[in-house]
Amino acid sequence: MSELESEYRLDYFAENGFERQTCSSCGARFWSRTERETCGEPPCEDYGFIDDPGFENAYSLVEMREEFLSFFEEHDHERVPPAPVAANRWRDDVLLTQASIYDFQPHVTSGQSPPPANPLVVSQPCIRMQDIDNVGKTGRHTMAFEMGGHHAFNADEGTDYAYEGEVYWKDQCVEYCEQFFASMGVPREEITFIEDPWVGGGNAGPAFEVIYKGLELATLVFMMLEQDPDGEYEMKDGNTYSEMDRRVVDTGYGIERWTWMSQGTPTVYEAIYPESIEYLKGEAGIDLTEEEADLVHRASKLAGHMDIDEAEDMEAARDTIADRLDVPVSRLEELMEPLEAIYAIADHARCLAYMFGDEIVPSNVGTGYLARMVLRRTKRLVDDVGIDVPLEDLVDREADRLGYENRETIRDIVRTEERKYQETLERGGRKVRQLADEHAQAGTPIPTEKLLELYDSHGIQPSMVADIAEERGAEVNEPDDFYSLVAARHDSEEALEAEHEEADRADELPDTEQLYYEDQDRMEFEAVVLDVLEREEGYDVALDQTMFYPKGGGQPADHGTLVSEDGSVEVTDVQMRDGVILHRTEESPGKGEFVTGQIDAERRRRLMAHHTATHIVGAAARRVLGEHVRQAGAQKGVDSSRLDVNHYDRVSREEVKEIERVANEMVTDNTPIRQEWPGRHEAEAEHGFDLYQGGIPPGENIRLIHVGDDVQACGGTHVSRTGDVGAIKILNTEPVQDGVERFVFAAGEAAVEATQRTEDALYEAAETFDVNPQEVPDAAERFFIEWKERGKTIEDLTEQLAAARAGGGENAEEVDIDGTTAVIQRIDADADELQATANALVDDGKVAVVGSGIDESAQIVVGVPEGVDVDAGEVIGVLARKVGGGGGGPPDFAQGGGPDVGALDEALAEAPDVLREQLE
RNA sequence: GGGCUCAUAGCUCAGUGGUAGAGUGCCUCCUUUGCAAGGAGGAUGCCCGGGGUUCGAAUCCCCGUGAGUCCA
Repeated sequence: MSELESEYRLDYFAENGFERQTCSSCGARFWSRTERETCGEPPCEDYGFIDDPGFENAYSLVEMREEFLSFFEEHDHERVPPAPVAANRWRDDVLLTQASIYDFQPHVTSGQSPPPANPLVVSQPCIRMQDIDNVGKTGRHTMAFEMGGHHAFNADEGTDYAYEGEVYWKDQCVEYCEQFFASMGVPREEITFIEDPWVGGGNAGPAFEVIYKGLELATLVFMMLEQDPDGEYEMKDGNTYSEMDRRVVDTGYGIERWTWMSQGTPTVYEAIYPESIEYLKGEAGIDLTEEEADLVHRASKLAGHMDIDEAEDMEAARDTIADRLDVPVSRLEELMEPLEAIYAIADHARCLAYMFGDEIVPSNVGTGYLARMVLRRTKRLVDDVGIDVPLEDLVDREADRLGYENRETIRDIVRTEERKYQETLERGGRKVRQLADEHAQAGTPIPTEKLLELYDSHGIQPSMVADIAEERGAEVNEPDDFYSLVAARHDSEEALEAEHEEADRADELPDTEQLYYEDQDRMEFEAVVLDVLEREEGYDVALDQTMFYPKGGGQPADHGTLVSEDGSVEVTDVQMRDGVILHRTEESPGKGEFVTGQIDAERRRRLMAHHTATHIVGAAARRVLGEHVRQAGAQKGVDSSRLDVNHYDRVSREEVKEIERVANEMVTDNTPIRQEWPGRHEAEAEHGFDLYQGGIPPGENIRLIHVGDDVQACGGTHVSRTGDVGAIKILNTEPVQDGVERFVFAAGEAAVEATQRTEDALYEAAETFDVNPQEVPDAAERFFIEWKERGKTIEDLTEQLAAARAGGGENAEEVDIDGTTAVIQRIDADADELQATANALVDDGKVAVVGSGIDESAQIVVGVPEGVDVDAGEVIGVLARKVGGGGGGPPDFAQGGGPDVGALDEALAEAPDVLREQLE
């Protein structure tokens, strides 16, 4: 096993008098120009820059970013624009951008694609959700931040990567870093480089944490190893790694920390959000006396000197701090808590501006869910400190500051989300108040189970339950491990079906030549059958070339026939497998045969029209609903297709009509549809990551489809002009999940057919109503109202009829039961009528036993007036058994029945006896 | 993508298999006319849709639809 140690012995260090040293406190290895006792990082050493800035000049965040970028620009790096914070736009393994190197993963770091420049420098907005609890409290964590990175991509000579040669490596990187520190006026002797091997995502390498005055200001990572079971390096994750033939310089400079260092404020927030904090303090009505301000300042400074990595550390530290300042902890908390909230609000507002500025749409899934969480948390903080400003204003301030152009949409999204949350809170509040009242009355505490349900199913925080419970005088038991109990509710074992592909002869075959991109209107071709694989159902035929489009990108496979001299076989499915296209047939065309392939042209035309229409509908929706609209999924079909897009609200009927209008306008424009195969990075540079709406294709070159102004990476087949789509009819919109709206539409002939189906339904309804189709809505309404009125009339009449019957109808048998009159009657009517009749008899002071024998079942109702000692429930039980069923009800009114209609009369005849028995 | 909760009068919600309810709002009348006042009476319901179980379903089961929420 080799050690990484030698990798840290840089020539640069040797030439400049650095010594490798060991921290006497934590044992870490580090490099420095002077001899030092410790590594310089807390807890081994305190912050040395609070109230004593470490740079010559103070910088704002914007100035610091510019300082960083221009320094490296002047030192041969090319400045590149940052990527969105929504990293899932260009890679599917993460949700949010957490580092500048994310911009170049996976294709550049893997060597598949060239970087936009080499070397380059970027300041990348990042979001780390894992720090959400620490923000505001620790004084040093932010969820939203900018990572400055200077990157170089190196590869050995003779490799076939998208870049080649040595740009710069460790020595040069450390030198740049030191020079940048020096340009800030930092004495080089005060910097330490701590050895800290880096591992992540299958790669690894040596790395330095760069520490100055106790603060880690940069990390220099040298990615040079890849995971390899036979590798010679064993890293801290327990895996073995071997050297690669390419090397990536990955650095990260926390722009916020550099700004903080330059100002020496007690917390990082005061350095990076001074205006926001002043504004928020004003809105919250926080106005500290000089003495209080001084106390807060000294407390923050003390906290700065302590090793606080988590919010809990801060809570633990508070006692010590209060003690040292000689004030009660409660007083310190009273002063600090509102400030902590304000710091967090400033950070969260920036985080939301990043998210919505980069067009994340709130949702119950993915990045949208994260955005919702942050927004709701912000709302709670704002309410807690009593800031009476709409969230949209707070987020907009940041969006403005960050220079986003879609500010109106951002406002719209935030307003919609805040309203939704408000509604959730109100709904929840009512629920909790009711629950609290019940428990206050019963004198029992609200059980944990209820708390879990309120949170998990209704989104109500336990703290909110506690507040309301206190108001209502109920107790709450909130367990410490509340959130792990929530997690436990969710841990149902999900059987992950690993789809492992079996080794197959098809893997050995050469890639099939794809003819379908060459001329998308051609439907016939010739080919040689390379192999025929027998499957459980039918055969998979591999050809040397094909025009059959395999299933993919939401477009179903082509159908058709393969014709050889011996006959023809039907192609029912086509799949691509590692570049080999397999045609599913019922019979074998014979290996080695020459065949003529014939595509089912009608099917293909319809699919192409729908595929192009999908792009058009997407573009139209984008134009009507906003720039944030992008594809979240799509499925093309022969009769209709669907397109799912991100949007933060339901789509109204008016908007649908407008989208349909715009879409058809694009059809009428009859613009040609272009395809091209540019390099990935060129395509991204020109069109941005919105290219990847239908998924992220592999490979160095990607296929772009231009439909009007809309450009997408797409592997599907398209018509040649928008006019060929014919017509587009949006059939329906439905929400597939929160923040995602589905458009179901039809194109071309299918659109006409769909319209005809709808018309048929209308005509049929019109015929039934015997009116013109235009009059159907009015007629339907009229009939519905009339129908309801008739229902009421029938009810009235039923009661009148019942009253009349009670006066002595036919079939009525009156018997005397111990001084009370009982009426036994068979009326063969529905349940409502039976009940009404029984009621009417009871109102006359008579015991009622009424039966009915329609509809395959016998029904009996027994009513007993007040003061008569007969249990109707018992009576019905006996009588209903006689008709083979059962029954029950309260003592004064019971009903029952059974399937044996024939036995009804017999049962009624026995009723007097049953009643008498009951009396005894 | 998965889990959970919910759907009943215009609104907010009760209703655990047996005659659909309350508060509020609405209408009429009375009292008072000084503010969201008091009193009396009244009208309001495809109990989300479709199947099933049952003598009987708002209620139990299944499938939809819609809303909410938590987790990855």
